[in-house]
Parts: sequence; C-alpha cells; structure tokens
Amino acid sequence: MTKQYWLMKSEPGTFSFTDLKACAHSTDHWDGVRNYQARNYMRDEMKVGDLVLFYHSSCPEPGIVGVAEITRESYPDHTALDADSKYFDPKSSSDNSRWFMVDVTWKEAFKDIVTLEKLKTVAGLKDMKVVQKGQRLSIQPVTAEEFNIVYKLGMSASLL
DNA sequence: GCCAACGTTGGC
DNA sequence: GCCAACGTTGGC
Repeated sequence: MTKQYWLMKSEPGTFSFTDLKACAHSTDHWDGVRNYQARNYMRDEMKVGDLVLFYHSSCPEPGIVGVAEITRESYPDHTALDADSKYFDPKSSSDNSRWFMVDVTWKEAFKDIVTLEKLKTVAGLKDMKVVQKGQRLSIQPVTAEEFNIVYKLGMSASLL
C-alpha cells in the first residue's frame, strides 16, 4: 500500500502541535471529529505510516506547522459515549459506534510555519483544499507532490 | 425527498 | 466579533 498524505486541522488554543509533542510518546488520539466526510477518511482510508500536515486554524497565523504520523488505525471514538463530553452523541453506542478516531504521533516540526497566506501563493498548491474558499473540512487528503512542496517550504522558509 | 432553519467553521 | 460558506436537522 502506497503511503498516503493528509492535512489535519486543530485550533492551537485547544490542541496545538506542541501539545501533541508533549503527550506521552508524543502521541494522542484524534477525537471529536463529528463530520461524516472527515470520519470516513479516518475510518476507511487512513493507514499506519501515513503522514499528516498539522494545520493550525482559528489563530493569529493560520498555517502548517509540522508533520505527524498515523500510528493507529481507526477505532471507536469513546467521547461520543460520554454524556459529560462536549462531543457526546446520543446516537452513537458502544456496539455500533457512529464516530471513529485514529492515533497521531508528533514527528517533525517545521523550521518556520508555512502560512495559509504562503500556501495561496504557490502555484503547485492551488488545488489544495485548504486554500480554497469555504473549505472547512478538518481532515483533507493531500497528494504526495503537495506534501513534498509544503515540506520543502517548511524546512527552508527561513532562507527565502 | 425537499428545503428552511439552525449550528459550526474559520479567515479576517 | 463579523459573516460567508457549508453541513445537519426536522417538518412536511
């Protein structure tokens, strides 16, 4: 199976890339996804070893801050069963989970953030969903070409 | 199955 | 905080 690439959004005020690094084994489960398309990507397509562009949203400088890796494939999102959780969904049950999550492990921080503003200026990235207006999906597939372009930008941005 | 109302996302 | 874009819900 060929390695796949993804972009995952998180609000740094809630859970930042640095927060992920600080977790035990620099790994955490990606809970709280309550969008069917994003769920389907996690449940059906994400595989161990896939690489993730970690995107910070709803913050002063939105953009991609580093790379993470999928380290566990989908399993039921227990927060949907917790009545005290803000992610509680009464329509989900333990024997028939509606929502799923994966485990994500911190891998490498970019030297400099690749801002949304920057992404919009790069010709090879014009088809990325994240640069398109009105695209709110929190988990998006990324091509290998796009991943490589972003990676190079992140690792050499200080030289530009 | 249509569609209006409502809630959420996320850049600005 | 505003608001455009989009997804979901629920009455019919």
